[in-house]
Amino acid sequence: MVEEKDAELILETLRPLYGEGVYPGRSDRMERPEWMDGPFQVLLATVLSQRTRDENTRMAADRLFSRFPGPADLNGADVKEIESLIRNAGFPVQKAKAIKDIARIVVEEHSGDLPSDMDVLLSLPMVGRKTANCVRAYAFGIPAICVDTHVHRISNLIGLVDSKDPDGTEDQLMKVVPEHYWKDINALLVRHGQVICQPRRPRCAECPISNHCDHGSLADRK
DNA sequence: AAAACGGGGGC
DNA sequence: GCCCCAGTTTT
Repeated sequence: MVEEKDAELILETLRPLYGEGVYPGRSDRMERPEWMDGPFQVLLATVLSQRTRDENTRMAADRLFSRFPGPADLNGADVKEIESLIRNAGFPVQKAKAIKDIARIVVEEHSGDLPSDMDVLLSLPMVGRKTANCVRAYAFGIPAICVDTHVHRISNLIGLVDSKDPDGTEDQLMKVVPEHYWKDINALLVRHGQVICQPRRPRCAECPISNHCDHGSLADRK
């Protein structure tokens, strides 16, 4: 197991490459949209981002919030119209239904304001640990680590953690990574996973942290 | 543990 | 055409 200093060194090596503020639906190469102004909108954009490339997430969220800006608007919306607005995102049927249900719950049970409680977030449709932690970290400023497939794979590859499941990876990361980095680690490792440490073909020759890594030998590990 | 959901992009 | 993708839910 690595020491805290190693985790800090790795993250500071990646930061200048990928920058900060790379969140679901909000690539650092794009302007921050006006609609991205609250926890509710961050939650829906994060749901839209599931198994969907960032550009498509952004387009879907842009259309959705232009037509239905808030929870009350979506609560009264036609599911089929929501579905057509987000059609270029993955799982549009499933997500359209979930979005309308989330809007109804927020309006009817939480006075139109999305709570930050983990239990409440996890009870919403299509909201698992990754999505809930994104909302807590990005929208509420609560220290949390979002573990998706990139974070899980790369954290194990470079020996930050040793876990077969994302929950274990999250627990171990919280122990080995200083809290100051929790909000950034997801964006940095996701970006690294997209650009350099790709699941199928890792560009180890171009990787600035290959000295911390088993190189390609564990590249297919899940 | 594995399948299903699903349109879009890369090759 | 085929494979993969900023996961979650259901079998």
